[in-house]
Amino acid sequence: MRIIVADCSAEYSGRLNASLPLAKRVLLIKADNSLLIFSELGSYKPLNWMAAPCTLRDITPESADTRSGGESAEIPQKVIRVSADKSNDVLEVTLRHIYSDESYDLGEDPGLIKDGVEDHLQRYLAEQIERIGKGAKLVRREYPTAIGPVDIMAIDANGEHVAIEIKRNGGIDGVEQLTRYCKLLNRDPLLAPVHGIFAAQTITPQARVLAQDRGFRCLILDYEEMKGVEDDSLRLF
Amino acid sequence: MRIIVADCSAEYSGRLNASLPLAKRVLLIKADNSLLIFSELGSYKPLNWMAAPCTLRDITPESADTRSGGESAEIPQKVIRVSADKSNDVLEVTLRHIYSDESYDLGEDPGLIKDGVEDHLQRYLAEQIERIGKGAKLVRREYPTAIGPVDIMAIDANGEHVAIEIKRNGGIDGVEQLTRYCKLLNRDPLLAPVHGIFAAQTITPQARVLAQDRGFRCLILDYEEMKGVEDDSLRLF
DNA sequence: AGGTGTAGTTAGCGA
DNA sequence: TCGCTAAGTACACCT
Repeated sequence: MRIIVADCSAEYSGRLNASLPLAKRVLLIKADNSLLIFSELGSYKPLNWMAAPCTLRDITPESADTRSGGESAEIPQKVIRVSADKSNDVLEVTLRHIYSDESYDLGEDPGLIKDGVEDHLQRYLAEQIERIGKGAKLVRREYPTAIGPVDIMAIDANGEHVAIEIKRNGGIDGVEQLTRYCKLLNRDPLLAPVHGIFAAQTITPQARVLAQDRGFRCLILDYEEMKGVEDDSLRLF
Repeated sequence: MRIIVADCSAEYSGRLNASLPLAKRVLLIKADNSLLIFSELGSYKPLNWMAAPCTLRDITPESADTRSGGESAEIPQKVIRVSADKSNDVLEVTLRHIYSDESYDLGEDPGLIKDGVEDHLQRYLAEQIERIGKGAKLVRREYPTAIGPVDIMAIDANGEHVAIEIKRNGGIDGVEQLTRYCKLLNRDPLLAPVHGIFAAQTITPQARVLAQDRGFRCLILDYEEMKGVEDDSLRLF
């Protein structure tokens, strides 16, 4: 990892064109030659970047100021061109004054260990399936269909099938997804009628209207509460 | 901007729980206290982070090794806790050996100047609306509806309305979007019948089948060609 | 390798 | 602010 702090400008050309005026910024160059340009602005997304795989070249012109103390604002001290290997994306960075330029060998990284969310919601609801109604029985999680797995398939107290689509934040697209599943499932005479339930921690008003218009029930999932029930059941052992 | 290179481990707790085992990494702490942790892995997304607004505290325990040459692998040299101000998200970073810790005042950043993409496709198609058929007339771009703006509304040679959904890469979601718009628009007797056109630089086979099944026409947009027509028309002046 | 769905998405625009 | 939509999205998963 190479870390450079410098006054720089940059030009990106590829799926769009973007330019970055001269300012003091931080550049990270990773071991795979990918390059990130950060300022104090924004969240984790860099102002500009080049993703690997890419090739990095120093294309500093001969007229550049290469004296050790070179601090001219007009003559670039260094020009770096990073080209994507599999497309014609190019990022060109012109460095003026360089405040710091250091390299570190970070070595391999063991990577992030995640403890998922939608997956947990699904697991909890499967274990607490009566949240969709008394007498409900779980058929299975990730119930397979030709167009992808339904999050949860269950049978209600009347013995009729219920397809459940689970989202953290329920939006219109989730309702569309549930619609596709129910439409397909209802073509199977062994399953029909298949009811739909749209379950999420939050549901946008638009999605709620759409869901009800499609004849689906909406169910708000309280993650903490479901987790609490889980913890309680563990406490019994 | 504070730049730290150190052996560190981290724990994130919030919408999910994620842990980062001990390894040598780069930490960026921005002026707004937001913190990013990078390794050589991945694209521009940090392994772990905390977004602003947040509060950063040094919670190094008293037993910590604060000797200048402290390099113990077991006793933390420093522990940083960053808490989100508007949620209960917490990121705790434990630093063992610190290789470098420097701060720079980057000052204000003028920000990125973009030259858009879908926006351009939309502008070009609006100006070259006969690409959807001879005699077509533009009604307007970003035609407003209750469920969001239709990219382009036009009238064909027969005087009938045409709603156009534009994508760079046309997938199933784009077809669903167009479906929602057409369904809504066709309820308006002043507009009906409203035809749909799914226009994109590339269209996935699945999306093409779905679009045709819904009665929509697919139109492949050649960005370079459309841009060329534009340049030609400019050349006349 | 391409398609699909999720993301601790982030970013931008309009009501 | 909320809500929707795009993103040079990134990333995981599955066919």
